[in-house]
Amino acid sequence: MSFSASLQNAPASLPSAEKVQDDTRRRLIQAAVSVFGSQGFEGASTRRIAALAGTNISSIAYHFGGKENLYLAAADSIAQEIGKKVDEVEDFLAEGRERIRRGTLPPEEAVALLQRLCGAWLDALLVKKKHDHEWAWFVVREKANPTAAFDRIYDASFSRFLDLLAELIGCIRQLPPRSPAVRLQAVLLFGKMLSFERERATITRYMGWKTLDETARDAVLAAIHKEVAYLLKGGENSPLK
Amino acid sequence: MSFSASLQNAPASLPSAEKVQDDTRRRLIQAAVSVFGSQGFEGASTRRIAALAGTNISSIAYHFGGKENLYLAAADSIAQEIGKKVDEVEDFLAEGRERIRRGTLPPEEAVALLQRLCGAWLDALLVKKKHDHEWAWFVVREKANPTAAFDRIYDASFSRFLDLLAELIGCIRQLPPRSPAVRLQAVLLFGKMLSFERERATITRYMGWKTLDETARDAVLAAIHKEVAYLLKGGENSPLK
DNA sequence: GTCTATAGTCGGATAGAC
DNA sequence: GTCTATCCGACTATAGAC
Repeated sequence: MSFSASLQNAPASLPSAEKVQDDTRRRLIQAAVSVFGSQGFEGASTRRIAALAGTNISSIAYHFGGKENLYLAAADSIAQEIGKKVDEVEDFLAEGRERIRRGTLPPEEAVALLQRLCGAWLDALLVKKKHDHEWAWFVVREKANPTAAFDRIYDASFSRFLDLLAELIGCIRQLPPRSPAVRLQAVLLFGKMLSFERERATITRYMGWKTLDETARDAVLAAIHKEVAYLLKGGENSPLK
Repeated sequence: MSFSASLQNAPASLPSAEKVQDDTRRRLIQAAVSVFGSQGFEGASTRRIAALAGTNISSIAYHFGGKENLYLAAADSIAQEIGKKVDEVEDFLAEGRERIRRGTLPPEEAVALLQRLCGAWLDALLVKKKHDHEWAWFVVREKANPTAAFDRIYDASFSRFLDLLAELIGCIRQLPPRSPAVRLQAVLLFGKMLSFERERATITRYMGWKTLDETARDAVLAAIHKEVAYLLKGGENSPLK
């Protein structure tokens, strides 16, 4: 099978043996994201991951060469997942960005776009699909103690999303999107949205909430909408000159 | 030594044997905060902690009864440390809070107080004393996966600080400090300040900064000042009705 | 490819000397 | 109180059967 170098987008007509292999590999990565995320790298045992994936410990060595490479594979999987979300919002913003480059997008419309962008991102943070958003804790751990895995995730997703935020903020404030003032505002806005899930323990206790549900999401989004709208009026005294 | 129940504020005239004991205990806690913070509970080994404290592994069992209790003792130590900082700002705000209760503090002055409060907190996050702020990573881990240790820290520090924020915000917006709208704004403002250090990895990469220094602190504080000042004007359409 | 069995490492806890 | 020595369990990785 020397021609099977590219495993991505494998056609459905492959022999079932390869499908099973790919499936084991996929389940291992999925289990790894979950267990590494909740237990941390050292806390997670390959036994537990293999058990959760419904396979054997030694298949980790076979597919990935060891615990460490499995960890990096999990990071790449997360980067890809968040990256897909960024792809979506990039598509959604394509027309607006084109108009920004031509200088024909009025700041008021950029405000509306930015508000919708923030709403989409909050939804992505909140959404509970099949495998929940277990990767979030994986990312939180990487932010506390960044390893090579963080750079992979940052490059594939965060940096791109921040650039989108900066582009819109730059349009709103009529400043170059790469200026420090705009970049700082982008990264602080990003941080505020993320605090929605990162401060979960604090928020739920202080608000007396059992979970972070749609009510919580709506309340946070309303606060962010107000903040974004204020960008229009607050541009004159920028945090960085 | 049956009267030695209260170990706090032990006079300097105690026999040197007890001083040595207390010192080992203290060094163990300090080392535990550092190692647990950077490695996590499972990742941290008692051997490493003991080595960093300059003592033997078995002294952990002697002083704390095991790894788990050492972890809780480290959490209490952190709670106490942050709690001291909250004590300070409570003192600083004492007069203002009294006037709030009497209804004689004008919102404009509350804005100035809140801005100073945020500045003090950012400084506390940034300050690099002897043992740096290693406890920050300990807290970040606890927020991602809260254990009993988080509740101890939350009760002794965060909840008190949030109440201070809410009291000032309530005065500014002329709303009761315990109303959901005010509490949410307090917790979001808190989250924004914390993102200053939690998003360190993202911020430094995106801003091209090597470290988070005074320049970074000033830039972030300027942004927060603006946000706080905006509370005065933005009170009419609250995020929670 | 997937499994069992096992080698080799390292962790936490404890007994006992001093 | 602090140290050395040691036990025992859990872990990763690997060799080899099928």
